[in-house]
Amino acid sequence: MSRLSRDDVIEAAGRLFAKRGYHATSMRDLGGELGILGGSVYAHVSSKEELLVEVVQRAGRLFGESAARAMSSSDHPEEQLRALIGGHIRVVLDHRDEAQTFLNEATALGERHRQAIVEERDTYEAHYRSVITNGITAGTFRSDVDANLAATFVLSILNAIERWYQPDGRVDPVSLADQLHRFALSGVLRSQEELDAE
Amino acid sequence: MSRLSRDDVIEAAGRLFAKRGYHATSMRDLGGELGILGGSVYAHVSSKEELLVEVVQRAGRLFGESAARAMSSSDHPEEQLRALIGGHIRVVLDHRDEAQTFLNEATALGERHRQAIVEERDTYEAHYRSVITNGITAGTFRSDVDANLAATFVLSILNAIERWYQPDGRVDPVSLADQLHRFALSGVLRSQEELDAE
DNA sequence: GACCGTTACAAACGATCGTTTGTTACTCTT
DNA sequence: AAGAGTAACAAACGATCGTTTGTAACGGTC
Repeated sequence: MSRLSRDDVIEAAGRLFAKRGYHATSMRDLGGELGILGGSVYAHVSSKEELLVEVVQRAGRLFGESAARAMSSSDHPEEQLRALIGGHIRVVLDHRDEAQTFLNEATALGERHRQAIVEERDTYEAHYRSVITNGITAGTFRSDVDANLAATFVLSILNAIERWYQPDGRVDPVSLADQLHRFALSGVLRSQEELDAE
Repeated sequence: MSRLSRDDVIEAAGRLFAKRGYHATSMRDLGGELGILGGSVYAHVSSKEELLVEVVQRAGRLFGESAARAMSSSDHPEEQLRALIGGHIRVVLDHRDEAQTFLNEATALGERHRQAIVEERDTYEAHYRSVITNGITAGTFRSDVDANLAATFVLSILNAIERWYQPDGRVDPVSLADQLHRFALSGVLRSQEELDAE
């Protein structure tokens, strides 16, 4: 058995937090997952909450970077939205445990850290809102939809993916992104007859 | 102070389970919420898990009854979908604590009861799938959408409402149902130009 | 090869958990 | 008025929690 690194510990913690939840995971559970005793985990981290903070921060950074890339990939709202959706799906599926912990266990954080995560999430969601707002201003998107509400709907679908998606299932990531993008777009896009009427 | 009924206890449990989560709620917390000691709760229920089972079952029954009413309210897929969405929103907003516990804390149930809830949820979601499938067969809905995926998208939006909706906020329940119904419909409905082309 | 920091174990700490026990006080029934 | 049943308290049970302590084995560095 080779010795463990701090990253090994955090990764295993993410796995257990995602599967059973933060409160349902004990330090002895985590030790068992790593093949060591519960108390030995403290050679790598200084508290259980530090593990949660680390896992959640990693996911937060991934989402933030993904959104930044998507926004600068184009200046057309329609393309930006496609990139946002594709990036989000990639993050969720490539870093499932962290994403799942980020989405479901952030409430277990202390007030101090939870506040930071909420702000991070707000910034992330603001990208979706601004893209849709810009699309409406530009005339590409329908003006009779509430931009904030539409953004919330899209994010709701994205955030729920980890709850049902099976990597070995019937739907592959690419066609998921494709169908979701079309579903979302048809909710905000102006129809052809509307455009013809101008 | 009047004495407490079993229903009072279950209602308070739902409140705490929804706000803090099952594992983060102790029997002493629950007692505190009710103005009694933790041990005194056992005059009303026989275990902590029984409380969770009760809360989750109540929400499950509400969702089930709502779906049944919606399905028998019409035999047009488009109207049935509207009724399903409206009913779901009403259940979530009128019984928020139970719904929230149902959606987020079912994983804390023992294998035995969790299985039952999963089946109940599957039956509920099957209504959405069949409505959309029927709509495609009838020609009202687009045939290029994956019915199962579309149903999942709609349910994702519905299940996320409890995470962001503020009763005293900017959006009232009726216009939420309306906008959501229009958003979902435009995702599955055939466009006018498609219909014209026939 | 002596030294030092790291990683792990074994054992225990106090706190809190779900739950049980024994007892008191209240309310309803007869 | 007597009795039964319920709802609450006060206190404790064993189990488990996050964490700490002391110590032994290990790896890399001068």
